[in-house]
Amino acid sequence: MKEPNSYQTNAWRNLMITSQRLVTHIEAELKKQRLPSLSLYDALWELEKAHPNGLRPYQLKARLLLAQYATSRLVDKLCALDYTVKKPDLEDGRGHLVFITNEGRRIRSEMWAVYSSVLSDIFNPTISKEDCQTLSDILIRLRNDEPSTP
Amino acid sequence: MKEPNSYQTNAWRNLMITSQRLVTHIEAELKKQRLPSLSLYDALWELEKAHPNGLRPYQLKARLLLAQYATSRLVDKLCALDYTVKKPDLEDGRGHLVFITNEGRRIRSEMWAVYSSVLSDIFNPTISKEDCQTLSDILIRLRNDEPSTP
DNA sequence: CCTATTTACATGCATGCGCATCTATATTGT
DNA sequence: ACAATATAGATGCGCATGCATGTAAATAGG
Repeated sequence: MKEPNSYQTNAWRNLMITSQRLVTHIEAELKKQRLPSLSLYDALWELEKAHPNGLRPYQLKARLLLAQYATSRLVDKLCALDYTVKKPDLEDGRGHLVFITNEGRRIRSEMWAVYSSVLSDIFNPTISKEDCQTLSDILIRLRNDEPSTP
Repeated sequence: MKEPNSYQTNAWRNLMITSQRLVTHIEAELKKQRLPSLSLYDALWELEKAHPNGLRPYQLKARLLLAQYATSRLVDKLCALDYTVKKPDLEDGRGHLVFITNEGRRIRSEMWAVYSSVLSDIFNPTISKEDCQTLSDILIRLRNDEPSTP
């Protein structure tokens, strides 16, 4: 049986602990400022980048790596908060296009103020530019799917 | 306003994407084998390490970095599955001690077979021992709480 | 065309998690 | 010894998430 070595299990533990802690930290900070959660942020950001064309829910799903039902409910919530609007897609009667509103843009930038400031605090003191690149490099290799035995 | 640079935001994005993808992958594999989730695993592992002394729920909470209510419910579930048993703590009438059962040990080792094999697959081909150490080092610095302005 | 299949999106239901709160015991201060 | 407080743990309720399935429109195959 394949057993990971202790360097690997350590790295894995550290990955789990750090990612979880940092997410919790950021979510807590957003909540403290009465702002929506990170998942809302990500959606708003994609929709802002897609402006003024809007996005079909299935496109949003692909960009955010979400489940279909999760996307559907996320869009519901965004619309309920008036951060987005749905308009029918005239070229495909099954779907609609989702657009970010001014209010959505406003709240996203408010969230970014908090988000970016926390990120700065986390990274700046101890993590160099080179560290960031090294980290990105290893993380990308780590997720580039394990090879299937050919 | 403090703005993270693009190396930092990239590293952050990669951290989020990789950790989420890998967790999803492992959870899916466990589910495929009809095994419990990672959070159950972590608890069983702590309880196995603590054997034969057992753990108070508040100790488990500290080791797993869980919320109190989450710990309470996790122990409930473990006991319902007969992977653990609760016994009153004779030295503290408020609490009890939780012990892993033989069945709990059995299922944990079954889970480890899956878990470890997936970890091996993820790490082995491309990530060297040095990569693991580098990764751990950066991740640990990343979570060692940002300094408060003194 | 007309049927079969696929794609887009929504939703009922069960489960899980967070928040606030409750009970019970232990500890501390006077 | 007792009142005040702190700690351990459980739980009701509301929100979020996952799974399975439903509906409707588009596409493909005969």
